[in-house]
Amino acid sequence: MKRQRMSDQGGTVTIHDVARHAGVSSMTVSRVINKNVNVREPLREKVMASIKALKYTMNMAARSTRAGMGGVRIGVLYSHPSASYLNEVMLGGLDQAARLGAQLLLEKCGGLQSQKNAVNRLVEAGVDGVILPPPLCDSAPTVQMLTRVGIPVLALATARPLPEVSAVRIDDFQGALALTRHLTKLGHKRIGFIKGNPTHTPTEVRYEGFLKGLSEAGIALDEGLVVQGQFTYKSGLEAGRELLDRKDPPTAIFASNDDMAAGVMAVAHGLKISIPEQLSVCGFDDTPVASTIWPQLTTVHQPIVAMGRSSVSTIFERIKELKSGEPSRPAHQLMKFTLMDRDSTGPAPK
Amino acid sequence: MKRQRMSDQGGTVTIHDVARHAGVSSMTVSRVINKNVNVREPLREKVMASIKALKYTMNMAARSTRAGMGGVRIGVLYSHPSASYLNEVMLGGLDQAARLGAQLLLEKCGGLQSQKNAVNRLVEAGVDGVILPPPLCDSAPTVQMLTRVGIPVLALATARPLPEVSAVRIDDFQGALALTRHLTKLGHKRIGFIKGNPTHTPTEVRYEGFLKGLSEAGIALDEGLVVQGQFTYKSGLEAGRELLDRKDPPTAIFASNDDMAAGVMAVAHGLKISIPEQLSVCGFDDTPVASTIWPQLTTVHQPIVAMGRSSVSTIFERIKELKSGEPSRPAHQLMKFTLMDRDSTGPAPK
DNA sequence: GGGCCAAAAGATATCGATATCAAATTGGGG
DNA sequence: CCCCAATTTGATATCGATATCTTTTGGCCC
Repeated sequence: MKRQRMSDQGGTVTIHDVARHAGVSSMTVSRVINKNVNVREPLREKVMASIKALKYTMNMAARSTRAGMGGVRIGVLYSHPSASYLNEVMLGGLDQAARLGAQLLLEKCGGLQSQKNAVNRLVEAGVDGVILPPPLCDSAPTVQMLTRVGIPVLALATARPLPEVSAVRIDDFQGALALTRHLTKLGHKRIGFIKGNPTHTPTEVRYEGFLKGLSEAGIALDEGLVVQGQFTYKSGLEAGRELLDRKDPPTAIFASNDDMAAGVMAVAHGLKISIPEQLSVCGFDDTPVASTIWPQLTTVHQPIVAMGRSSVSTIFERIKELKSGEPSRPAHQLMKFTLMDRDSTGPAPK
Repeated sequence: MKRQRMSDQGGTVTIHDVARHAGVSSMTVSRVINKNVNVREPLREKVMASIKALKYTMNMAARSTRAGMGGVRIGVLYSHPSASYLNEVMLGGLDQAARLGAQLLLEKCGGLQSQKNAVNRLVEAGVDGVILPPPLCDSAPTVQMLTRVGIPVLALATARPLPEVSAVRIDDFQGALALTRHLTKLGHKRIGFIKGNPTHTPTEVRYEGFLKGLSEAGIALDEGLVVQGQFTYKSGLEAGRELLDRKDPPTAIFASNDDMAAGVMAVAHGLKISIPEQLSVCGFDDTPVASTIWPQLTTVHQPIVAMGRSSVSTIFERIKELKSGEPSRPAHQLMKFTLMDRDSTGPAPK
């Protein structure tokens, strides 16, 4: 019934209602909300109190109609990311775009010619900036095509950011290092490693993190335990079979992403190798599959949703600066990863 | 440089630009766009031509500021759906919400008491409607709590829609039937079936579709080939082991969802049973895992993103009607499913 | 304490689309 | 051929938030 009353009033509390309640002008309220500096403390407090009292929430649509920023269009150009990865990126991205009143255009492409076409379509559509999720974030031709026509680009989750291109990412090296330390602390000495697709930048960087972890623990690298994968489930299956069919199989396997780790675990289940008692497995990314499979996967959590959100707001800021002629430099943002210690890793067997 | 020119102009084509170009008032353009009836053919054509010529696209944010519809808030209340399922729902939902200028509030809950709290939080936040993805779509207490305070509810992907609650769904019965026919046409006679969580409505309905498919093909049900699952990967693992450890294992297994099918495939890989040569496996839902695993899974595609989108617009319409005092009835929408014939099914072995 | 400048607060115009009401046009019956 | 009703079109106000300009306030120096 409380609700009923609200609905009778029209339901929505506006900035003007807050202003009236606080006895100030609506501009002052707007300034408080946007953390503009020119508001004195007593007024700011009164306004904050009124916002709380009236349970005011901003109408984002209205904000975005305001001059200048209306109709910002941001393209998201992707080629072959894992489906769930892109989902999460878009989840955060769309949410943030809605907040900012920007429009997101999703465009798919395949090979190089197809990339050219896709870029043209985006330019035709009048995008003001483009986000490149992996693996396109590392495609030099695509980045060049876009920057040449003056469109700012943001590389999402690249492991080797270029200084002249904005980027949002985690520290793949530190992530892999943390995971390796986790394994060595559990007593593992024979650790298998499955590399990812060699054309993606995180592949190499994660491997470097792994090597660093080994050397920290004083373990010599056994090259026979390093297998090339492709970041796909199938390649995980094959790599897992190769590692587990050895006479001296590893006691732990570090797969460069979750999909491959899931493949390894499928093989292990088949060989009736119990996880984590006989074999520890870990992945990377914390995509949904990591918590779907059983036992749940120890992995490095990339805050993908937050990274999608951050990508949109970062490139949005850049666009705003460029449009208003302010000086603007590419922005680089490093997000925090989290080591998800779940059930697929355990102490090394004797 | 084409782009540069646009940016100099301000970049965005508005309804007024179109009006000037067509030599009419902006209201007329608005009416054409919204398919209102009161526009004569010659004018409509002129306007359409101008829209095309100027590549006009509507600014959705501006539309939603207009009186009345401002600040529609739609809650999404979920408990334990698979992560990727919820992602996709939100993907479509957020996109549509942005288009309509509505706000989406995501709220999580667990048990019954927690559901009460979550409902209260949503009411407190002033939501105008609530979407319930599975499994909450079938929770009578939650639905009642909400309807009692006059908040319209939409059940997403329930298999047994209530006449008094709006719903967006696919026909689970027909989907399961189509999949079963696919298997019988391939010559399979011994088909294992893994049921889902018994508290979810699709569980039973999919099973009924399976039974219908069997009887159509003149195959008698072997109850020993029907195993209880829980819609989880782990339960698929266990059910798969049970079915494949039999003396007379089935030549095909129909898992009630993709996660369980993935579990079955992991077991099969372990037993070195090749798919699809020795065993056909199929799932249901076409979540990302279906195209992640190898071989890719034959399954029934639920257009989850579209369903999320549709849920938002359906409940938005309902809210609009209720707010403006128009007569309003719950809306039921049936989406088309697609049989995805991929690589995990093949002809029955001799 | 007066004058001056910067900071703070307010008033007003504006964004793009649409509701609403007024004006213009059409059509048809007398 | 005229007049009224129904339809089509246009003018204007409005939504919520903010840019911009204007007014007010407060502090500081002499």
